[in-house]
Amino acid sequence: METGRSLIDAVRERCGRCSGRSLSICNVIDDQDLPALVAASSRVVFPSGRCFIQEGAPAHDFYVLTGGRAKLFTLMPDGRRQIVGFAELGDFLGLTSSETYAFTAEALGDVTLCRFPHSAIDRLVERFPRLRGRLQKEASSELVKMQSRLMVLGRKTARERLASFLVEQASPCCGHHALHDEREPLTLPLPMSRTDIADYLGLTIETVSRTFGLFRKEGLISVKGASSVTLLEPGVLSDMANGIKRD
Amino acid sequence: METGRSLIDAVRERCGRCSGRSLSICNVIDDQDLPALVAASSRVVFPSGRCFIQEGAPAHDFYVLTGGRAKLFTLMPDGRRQIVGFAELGDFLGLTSSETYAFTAEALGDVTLCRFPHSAIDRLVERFPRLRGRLQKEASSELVKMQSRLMVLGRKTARERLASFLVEQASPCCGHHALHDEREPLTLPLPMSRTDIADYLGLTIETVSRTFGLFRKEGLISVKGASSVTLLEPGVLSDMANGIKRD
DNA sequence: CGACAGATTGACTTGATTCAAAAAGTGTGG
DNA sequence: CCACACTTTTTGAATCAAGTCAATCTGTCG
Repeated sequence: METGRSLIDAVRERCGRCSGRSLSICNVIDDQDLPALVAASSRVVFPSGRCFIQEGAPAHDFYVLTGGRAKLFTLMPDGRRQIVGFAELGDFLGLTSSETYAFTAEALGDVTLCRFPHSAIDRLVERFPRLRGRLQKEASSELVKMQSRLMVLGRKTARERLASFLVEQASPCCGHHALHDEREPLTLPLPMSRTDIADYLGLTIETVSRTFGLFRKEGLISVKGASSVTLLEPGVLSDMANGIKRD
Repeated sequence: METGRSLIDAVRERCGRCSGRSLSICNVIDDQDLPALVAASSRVVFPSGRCFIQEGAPAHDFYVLTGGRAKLFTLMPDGRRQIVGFAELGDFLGLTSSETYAFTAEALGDVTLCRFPHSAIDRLVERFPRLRGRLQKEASSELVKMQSRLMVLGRKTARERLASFLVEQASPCCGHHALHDEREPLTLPLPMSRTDIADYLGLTIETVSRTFGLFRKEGLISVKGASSVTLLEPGVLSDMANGIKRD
């Protein structure tokens, strides 16, 4: 009982924060349906650094992230790494149509997840028909995000990439129209390392670090330690991210 | 009548060629259901260069591509372009969950499509329940492709990018395990321009052209005009694409 | 307080871009 | 069928943004 309840609560809390997005299970499962959901899932916790999904491994389960964050990446044989996304509260992971996982998922700090066997999906969907629409919507919104990531990696400069990253982190739940106020400073936690940011943006750590330095000098951000940034000029950063010149 | 029939035929023909993939409408709609499908769709033809989906425009319709190919891209305000994919026979286009299209689609050569109003999806899916699974599978296989594109754009060298592109073009329907024979030369049509290839791979035309030149000198490919390539060493190219060194 | 991993900064190198020019296609009309 | 005009592609030389290598610096944690 505790298991399912906490999932719902966690996700509901998140939905409260982010009214612009509502892609989570809480929206498609009524309270009286909880026991069925609980029966199908088990709650799992992983410590920081643990890989709980392995690229290429048989895809037995899928997960809903209910606490913490995770990085998702693929590797090349020589160790080059591309982070394909960061997962956060409410995200679905491992819902592949193929037999194996397409990426590795590693806990960024401790994470809690609800695990469902793939075989349970059909039953779940049958029981909660609205879940299907949700899954479709999740997939198609992920596709849109992927397209903007392709633009980041294929065509943007280092500054634009980092600006895109910061803006994206500033509005994790609600897409692009999210920056609260163009002029209001906004402080973000950055649970990922510089190496992670570099592997997400297709840059090196050094370039990421230097670009942070430039932004700081230019008064666009201020940095506390390495894992907290304040956006002092969100509007400027947003324009930079989108390749819009301000004169 | 002709409309629906030709869609099915076109798609069926393709499925014959590519047994590894079966993501098209023909697999989920029985022949006796045809009239209902025909009633919901209209056939449209666009000449080369015509943009039939506009990024940012209200998403009224979705399409199934039944002839020719199309390039899908997004633009930055200063004109930088990222091609996010090439669509071919049987692909679904414009199935967004948001109110607007996320990319522009332009005909590469003449293109024929079946157009469905978005409002018809629910009815179609209700009528052909298996279609829903297909759509989900399509979306999730597209997501996997996107992830490998992120690796291409974020971490691969120019040579590896072009090799990835050629290998991908060589096996458009069946993913990675498709190269017929590692040692058997394979001739491909390349309906897209060098500029398109560059914008797909996050490179400039010059770099693409130079890299084609290198591959030619090294005996990996031979080129007829600008729109036909023969892969002389598919295995070597495939390894290069995946960052595997041969000694 | 050390010690160590992670982050920053600096100097130099390089792969890819940019700018420029030549070559090869492609299509049109006589 | 060829000549002309135009576009696309290829090739060359110079430049530059980001990468590499190397040396500090900083923060964290036992």
